[in-house]
Amino acid sequence: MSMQIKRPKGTQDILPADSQKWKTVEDIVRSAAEQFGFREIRTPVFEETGLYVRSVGDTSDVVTKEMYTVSSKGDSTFTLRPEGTAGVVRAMLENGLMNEGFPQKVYYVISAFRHEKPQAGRLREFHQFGVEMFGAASPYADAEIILLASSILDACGLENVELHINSIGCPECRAKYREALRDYFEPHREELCETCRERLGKNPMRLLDCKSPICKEIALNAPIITDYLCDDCREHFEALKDILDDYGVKFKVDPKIVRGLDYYTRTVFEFISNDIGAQGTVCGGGRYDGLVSELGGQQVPALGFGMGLERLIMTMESCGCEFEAQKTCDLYIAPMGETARRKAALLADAVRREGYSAETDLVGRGLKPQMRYADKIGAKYVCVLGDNELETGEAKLKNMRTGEEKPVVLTEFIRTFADVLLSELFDGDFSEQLGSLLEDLPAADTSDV
RNA sequence: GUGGAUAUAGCGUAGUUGGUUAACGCGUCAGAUUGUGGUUCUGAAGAUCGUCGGUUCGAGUCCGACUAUCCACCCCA
Repeated sequence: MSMQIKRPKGTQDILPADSQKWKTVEDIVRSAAEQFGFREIRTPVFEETGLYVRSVGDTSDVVTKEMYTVSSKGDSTFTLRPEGTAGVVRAMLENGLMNEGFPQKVYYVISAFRHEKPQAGRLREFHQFGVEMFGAASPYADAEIILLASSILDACGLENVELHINSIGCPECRAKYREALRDYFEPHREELCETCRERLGKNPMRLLDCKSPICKEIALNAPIITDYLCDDCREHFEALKDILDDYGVKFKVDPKIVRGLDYYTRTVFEFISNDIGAQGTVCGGGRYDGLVSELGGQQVPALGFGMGLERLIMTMESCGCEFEAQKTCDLYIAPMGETARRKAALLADAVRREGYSAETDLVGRGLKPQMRYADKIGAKYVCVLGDNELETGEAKLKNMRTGEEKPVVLTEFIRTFADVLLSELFDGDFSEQLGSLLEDLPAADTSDV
């Protein structure tokens, strides 16, 4: 036997036992995005390398050491997308969507790729839900994006996820702030760790979230970006905070949030979980008013976020959140003998055409193992099909939950099966359940308005 | 790129100071007299103990190297 091929480092197989979790969160994010008026966009998994160099930034770690880049037969080099925003902006521009009226609101559910050393919550192929909004400069747009993220986390059942927000200003205020930081840290140069000494020249904002105790200590009294915002940026930030208060969205202003992707301006935010290890950022995003023009479009205000799906699922697991139940089989047909098997296959097909799920034997098992199998797959009903049934034209439908059996005439099988399924749904305490369900519905609360 | 930990059936584990056929649970498959599942009982299949090398009469166990995985730094979703 030859050597087994194993999956590439940092990738994951999502097996049937877990795929339901993914379906759950994908359903949640999609329907939330659509409630907010976002529509799905799908772009290629790979793009010309230059797109990411220009958008993410040619000094960022993502671009300098984490991209999967291949050179094609021609002259271009292509890169597996390391994040979602750049491709979306490119597609919006290329297809003229920026001319179709603002705001433009799109969402996506994608794989992204970064060559990193894997650890908890960090993979080489990871999955992301993201949204982007174009053409809205108002702080209401920032608030709405954050509200969308927040309501998704709520819908997932998460409670211990903290929202941290910050404003990193426009290029002008940021330049002033960088100067202030250099002035502050320069006298401490000798005490700083090695990497921070380098950062001091290139990107002093990175010093703020250094984990080294000494640097942390020094950074404690460092100037804060929000003190250096220009009037416009400060007003924007203040307005955003007010609107979030109106929404009842709790947040912490966290001056240490400095996003690593170069394109952010003004608002940046992260939703952070403490339950899933060191990589706790479940969702991160912000405003990037300069990116569209950087990629060759008009000056268009824009903003968005990315949500890490594996991190989201991990957080849900650690909080004991519920996932959608797997749909189970409506009917299992247990044939005995070759003739019955052929009939069973046709019967299962007919049942499926009516919209129910049906299975029958495919591996030639005896009756008892088939019953076991039917139980294992959670079949709601079983119909045994043997010589007797074929002769008399009559079979029994067994309810696997109650063990109760009801006769079916084979020529009227589908009609009877549908009747039985429906009657189970509607008899007993069903009407009671419906009543209490209606009572539980909260009356819409519009008292604030 | 830098650290630390781990590696025994499909999964989860046990394996005493090195000593014969590597154990258990879950799962899988099959049986417990007539054509009916869940519980129970019985049985079966399934592991060259991550790989290579070393020490030894003898290595799952000790040593070394390599590889993989996990965790952390860094960075980010």
